[in-house]
This record gives sequence, structure tokens and C-alpha cells, in this order.
Amino acid sequence: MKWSELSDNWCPVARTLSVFGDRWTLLILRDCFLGLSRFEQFAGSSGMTRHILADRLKRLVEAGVLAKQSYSDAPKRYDYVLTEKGQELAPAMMTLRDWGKKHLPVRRATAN
Amino acid sequence: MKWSELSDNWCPVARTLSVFGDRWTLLILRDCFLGLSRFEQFAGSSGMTRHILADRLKRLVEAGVLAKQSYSDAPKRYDYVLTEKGQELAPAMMTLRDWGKKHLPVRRATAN
DNA sequence: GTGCTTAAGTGCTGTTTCGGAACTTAGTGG
DNA sequence: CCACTAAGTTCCGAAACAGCACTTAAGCAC
Repeated sequence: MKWSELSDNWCPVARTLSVFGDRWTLLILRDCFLGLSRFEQFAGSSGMTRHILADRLKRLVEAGVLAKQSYSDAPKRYDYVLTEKGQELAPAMMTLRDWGKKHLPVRRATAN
Repeated sequence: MKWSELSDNWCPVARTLSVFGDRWTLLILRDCFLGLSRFEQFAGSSGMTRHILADRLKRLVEAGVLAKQSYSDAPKRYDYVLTEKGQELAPAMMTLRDWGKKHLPVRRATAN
């Protein structure tokens, strides 16, 4: 089965994963909850490549989870903020955080 | 940044995603919560390729989320059950399910 | 005892996605 | 004129994935 076919699966977990079930998307959302909103901030925080970041931001906007806003007309600059739909992922974020804190302790320090 | 470097990230969400942040792993876990436990059951339910399924099961066992048990010696047959660590993902599963039910309605039927 | 079936994988091949780095565009400041 | 910033885009090689066939070991049917 192709990943793209999952968005109409009978299972709501599968449908959710059709939006967030990849390696980077939830990390962008985490950064949004931490207050970040700009392309360069996401790129610096998560360490993902700019190519993938641009793609994921586009998908999240299409999914209605983030909204793209202009914060400067000249030059054209945009930032990304959580919609209400996105805000409602907060409980999911917290359960994932709690599970990680309990079951996946840090073994060694990393830069960021 | 490579995906594999995420397991020691400072952020517990990132560490959690180092285990589950791919396209299929959480779907296997969903099936476990639904009571499935065998290779062929997972393969049939999720529609993922057998190759990837075998890899993900191995990783989940290494991560301590699933336990591989023999249920038949001749022929050798195994099933996979949630450990306590895995059971504790239930709240995360439910928040993802609830978000999907609320924000991602089904548009057309699919054959599972 | 040859052939059919089941469970749990492995191997092979071609396609898709990803990682890393450089490049682009439009405007700002010196 | 030259460097710099933000938000991307382009290019290429590497890694992951999809689809299908094949394997192994036992059970059953004839």
C-alpha cells in the first residue's frame, strides 16, 4: 500500500498518520509549540534539510494545521503559525513527550 | 541531520519520534492494541510490505516496545506482544485517534 | 511420498524520497 | 558595488520503499 492512500483509511489513527507519520513533520509541530514560526528557525532547530522543510511546511498548510502569514511585504517574508486544528494537537504532543521522558532517557548530550 | 542521530536529542518528543516517527511503526502498534500479534496479521491489516514489516518488528523488539514470543516449536513460529513499555503508549494512541476522528473525516470508503 | 497449504520471513529490482550543499530572488545596509 | 538576510529551489548521490517471487519447515490430502 502506498502511503498516500492512507488518508481515507477507516482507522482514525491511520488518517492522522497520513499527515504526521513521517520523520520530520511532528518535529516542526513541536517547534511551533515552542514558539518558533519562521523557516530559518525551523531549519536551525530541527536540523532537517531545507528541501524537506519546505515540503513539510507546504503539506501542513494544505492540511490546515499551520497557516502561512506574511509578516513583511518588501521583501516578501512569511511565517507559519498553528491554526486551531493545529493547537488541538497539544494533547498528542504531551503524551509523546511524557512517554519519551519516561522510557527513553538521554544517554549522552548532543548539540541541541 | 540524520534520522538516527535523533535518539539522543535533548527533546523527549524527538526521542520518541526516533522510535515511532516513520511511516509504518505506529500502524503496527495500532494493530497490537487491536489484538493482532502475528506477522501475517500485521501484513494483512496494514497493507505494508513484508520486507518493511520485518524490519519494523525487529526495531520495536530492540526498543523494548514489543516482545517476540514463540508460540510453536515445530514449526518455529513467533508472535509479537506489547511490553509494559508498549502498553503505556495507549494514551498517545488515543490522542492521535481522537484528533483524527475530529479533524480528518473519511471522504470515501476504502477496503481497509 | 508428491503435491498443496500456512507462517514467517528473505532476495531482487526498480522507483521514490531524502541528505547535503550550492544556488536564486528580492530587498537592506555600508 | 559588495556583503548579508530570509525563504526558498535545484542538483546529485544515497537510502528507503513497493511489489513480487522465493525459501524453509512442518501438516495434511491423496
